[in-house]
Amino acid sequence: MTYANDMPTVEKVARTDAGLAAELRLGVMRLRRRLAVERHPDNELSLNQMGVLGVLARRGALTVGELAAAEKVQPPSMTRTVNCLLESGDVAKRPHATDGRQVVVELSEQGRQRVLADRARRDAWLAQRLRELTPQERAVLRQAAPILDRLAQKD
Amino acid sequence: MTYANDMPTVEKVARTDAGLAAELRLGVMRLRRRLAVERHPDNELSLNQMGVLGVLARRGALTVGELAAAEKVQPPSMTRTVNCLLESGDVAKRPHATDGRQVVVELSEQGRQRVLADRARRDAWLAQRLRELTPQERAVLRQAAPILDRLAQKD
DNA sequence: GAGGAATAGTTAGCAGAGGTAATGACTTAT
DNA sequence: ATAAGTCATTACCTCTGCTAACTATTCCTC
Repeated sequence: MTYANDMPTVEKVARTDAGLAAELRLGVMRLRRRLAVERHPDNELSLNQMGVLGVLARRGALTVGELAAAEKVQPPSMTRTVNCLLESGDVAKRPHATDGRQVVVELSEQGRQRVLADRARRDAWLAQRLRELTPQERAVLRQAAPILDRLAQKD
Repeated sequence: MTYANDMPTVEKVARTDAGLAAELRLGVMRLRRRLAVERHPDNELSLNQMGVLGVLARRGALTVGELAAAEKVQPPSMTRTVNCLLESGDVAKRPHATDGRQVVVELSEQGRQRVLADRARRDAWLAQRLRELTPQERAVLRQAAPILDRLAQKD
């Protein structure tokens, strides 16, 4: 289903600079909500938890504070997420080598397996939808993804 | 702080098809979280509530069900959001002309003013960050925004 | 036209995930 | 040695989504 021809579509509005922020925000929020609903059903971990596992897989063992900064949440939120992952057995905590205040979080073998398995069947909802796009549209998104991430990291 | 040079960055990973879904998801989730934090402080309405006002401003009066479909939430969620907007005086409800089951939601004058004011000072956090991008990057996002929105609408 | 099925909205209750404030443990600096 | 700062945690609250159940209305079938 497409929009009616006589009403302002996202495409038209986003052509102006004033509308870009608004439309980008709408698209991001809606897509994120959709992603939360459409995640693979046989994965009992939430999107946030999988995100943390992904960061650990990409960057290696990190402290709770570093994880919080990477995911742009406050430390208490990351403590809770990490504790969930601890209960599910996907990460382990160990004391920092030189600083007794910090706690280092690292992937367990199970967590590593889960990341690999998740990547292997990541072609679920989003990847399927991506396949329905034109190559040009995929190319746009491939360029846009890192920009979105950089925007989230700014300041 | 930026990533170390010897580890896989978002840019590198997203070059492969297998990684695009993952990186797009991460970027979308982080940016959305950031947007929720960085919204303009003198606006007491949430992002969702402003989103609904924006839809009403763009598409005119809609029923609760149409709003729920547009924002990709379930009807009860939209009922609550609309009731919040009703309390704040930004929308009004009226019965549907021909179907007694439906409830039509329309912007009040205050709501219209709020949308205009919000657009006028929308150049807050995101727009400022957008300005810090290169023209090429902005062009990419301008193309990407409608694609993201279409992805969220799929199926 | 009467009765059952379908649809729109709401109410009630629950869960996830975020935040702030306050606390405890440890480190650093004076 | 002590004061100040930092990291993680705990306690508590809010927001926003969901499903299930309920009401009111409309549509369909006989």
